[in-house]
Amino acid sequence: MPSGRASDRAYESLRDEILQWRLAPGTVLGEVEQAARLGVSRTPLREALSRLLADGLVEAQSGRGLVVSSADVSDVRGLFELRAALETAAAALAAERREASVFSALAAEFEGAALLVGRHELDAYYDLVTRFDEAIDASVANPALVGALRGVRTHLQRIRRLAQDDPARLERAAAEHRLIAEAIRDGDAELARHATAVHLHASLRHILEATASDTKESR
Amino acid sequence: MPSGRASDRAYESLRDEILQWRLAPGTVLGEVEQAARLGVSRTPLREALSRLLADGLVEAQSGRGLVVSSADVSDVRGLFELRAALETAAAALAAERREASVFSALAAEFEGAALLVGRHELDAYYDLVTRFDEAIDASVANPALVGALRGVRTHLQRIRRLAQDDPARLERAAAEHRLIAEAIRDGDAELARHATAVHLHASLRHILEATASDTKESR
DNA sequence: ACAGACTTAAATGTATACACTCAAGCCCGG
DNA sequence: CCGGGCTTGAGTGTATACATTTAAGTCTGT
Repeated sequence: MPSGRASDRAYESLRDEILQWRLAPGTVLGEVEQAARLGVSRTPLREALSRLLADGLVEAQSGRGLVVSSADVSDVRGLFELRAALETAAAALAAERREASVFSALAAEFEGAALLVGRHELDAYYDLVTRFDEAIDASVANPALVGALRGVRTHLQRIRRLAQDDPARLERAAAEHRLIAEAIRDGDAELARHATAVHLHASLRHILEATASDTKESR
Repeated sequence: MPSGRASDRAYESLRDEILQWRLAPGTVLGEVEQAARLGVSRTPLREALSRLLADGLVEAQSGRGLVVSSADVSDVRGLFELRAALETAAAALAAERREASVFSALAAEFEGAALLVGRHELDAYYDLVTRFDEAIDASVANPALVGALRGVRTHLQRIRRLAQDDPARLERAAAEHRLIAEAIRDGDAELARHATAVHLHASLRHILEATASDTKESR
């Protein structure tokens, strides 16, 4: 019933488990152990681990042994520095490409996104954000830049667990996204760049505050 | 005589050959063929190919078979868009870190770099650029951003072959580097960002003009 | 009792044998 | 002569056996 290659199944299984925190940071991934658990032999498992290593989801631990890489607040700042560099550039480039119709429609959708959040249709909202990212990727039309963005988004998916879904924040995020979409629609590269910077600044600040209160609660 | 792991040897051999254009873009890399040629078995060779795939130096060709990825002018523009996004951010962050002494020394070295180029000590000049990049990486102190930069620099190394060593251009590049180093030394993030953008713009323009004349000559 | 070296076991690194898929070439039929 | 299906082979995907390295634990000698 699973798809073709054993190495793909192993990769996707491990990747999902890491992103969903079912495999916690620091977990040791022994080859024989994981191969037995996932029902594949060591050869395809090693290929899966290679890909995860390239993704930065696992890292070599002092010469011998692979462990799930860390994903705590200290990593978030650096990740957001990279994210800001890439996404501001991508937004500006998308604006320069002048594909107004797609982003006009997305801007209208973000205008109504507060309703989605209010009605607790969070999946629909996250889907909208995903389509927005895909529209930017398509407009940028730059494999190297889009590839770098994909890597960053992978790690962000794991961090999202740190910032619980906060409806008030999501409503503000929707407004920020709307502004970006409108700037791209209007071909205003500088505004798109700055609106993206503002959005990411607010997003990082929210995550840092949320994790700070988490620490307080768990004392 | 070579270092420990067979997979490392295979990876470094193939990587060097690709970067030096001894393996041309489009070359098919059969597993048994390359394993025999490099004197390793298929298992470590496959790991080497996995890493090259992650680096973007090889790519899957329509389902079956790996080939050396392309590296022509059409790829250069996109690569420089990514490079500009990353290096302007890195330069600005390095300036904010305010480690003046390192960049003060580098600025002085770039001041005398025209002499190196004039005396045809190009290796010494390239070494200086490498140390400059390493100083920025160390100041940025951001594994995610530095990792992305490493990937870009790998591809740039392959493209450098497209732009032949032009002493006049290198002298101007040294002056541009000097300006960046001085801006970082002075903690002027915005100037560091803009000076980097200027340098990359000039560098891209030079490559595009060089390749255009190459095309003309080879008719 | 402590330090150092040796043993041993577990985990990774490597090689090879086997299975399976896909593609190209050939043969047969219309 | 052309088209379709089958055969065959090359090459990748997987499993497993073997080699090697490293780290931990113990034992012995001082």
